[in-house]
Amino acid sequence: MAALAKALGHPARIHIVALLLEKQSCIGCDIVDEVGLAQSTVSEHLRILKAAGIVTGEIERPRVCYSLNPDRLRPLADLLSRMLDFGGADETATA
Amino acid sequence: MAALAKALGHPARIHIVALLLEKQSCIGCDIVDEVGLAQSTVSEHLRILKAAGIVTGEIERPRVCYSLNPDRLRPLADLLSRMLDFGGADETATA
DNA sequence: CTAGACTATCGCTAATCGTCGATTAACTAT
DNA sequence: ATAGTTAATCGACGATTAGCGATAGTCTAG
Repeated sequence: MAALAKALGHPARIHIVALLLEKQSCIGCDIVDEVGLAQSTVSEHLRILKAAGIVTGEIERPRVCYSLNPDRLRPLADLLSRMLDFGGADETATA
Repeated sequence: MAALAKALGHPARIHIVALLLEKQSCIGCDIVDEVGLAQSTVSEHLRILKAAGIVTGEIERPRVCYSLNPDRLRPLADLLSRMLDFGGADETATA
């Protein structure tokens, strides 16, 4: 659980996830271009996200096609929404 | 955004948040007892959570009464639920 | 005034993280 | 077989984090 949050706890990783969310389909090395860091650094971030189960990489030689794997972050999303509930806030948010 | 996730990216901090969620009302030094770390360490974790706006501390001399402040983590909760949507999963989860 | 309870802050150390360039690996095309 | 493209891995570096004990501050109780 903490591991999930930790994996998301870096601007570059949030950037990547947002990118994947926006493009819907998977992307290859364009991610490197987008985030503006060295290829090895991006690869490392991707590795961390994959290790946390947040993204998956499908190999399409010589590229790799990344996409989101939402299942894994259910527990975290759940905690978050319970926390939103806590405040008595109207949680129309989930839409 | 990443800062929020980062603040939650530690087991002790998740523990504290879960505790606050469970007890509903605020707690004092019981947190130290619960998480089983040194007082100074817990104080530091609390400081981090406060800095991220996730918890608030109300001073009740000589105690401090902590509670959750869900408002701040709306953006993160939002991203998470958008990611859950992504997979085409049925998001009856938020309940 | 003294002692007690609770929290915050200050060094300090060990461990982890983020970043990079360089290298290696795997496949495609010539 | 050679060159090109893309990803992953390695080794190194500085920066940040996590943990602790010790100390200081602020109130209450005696």
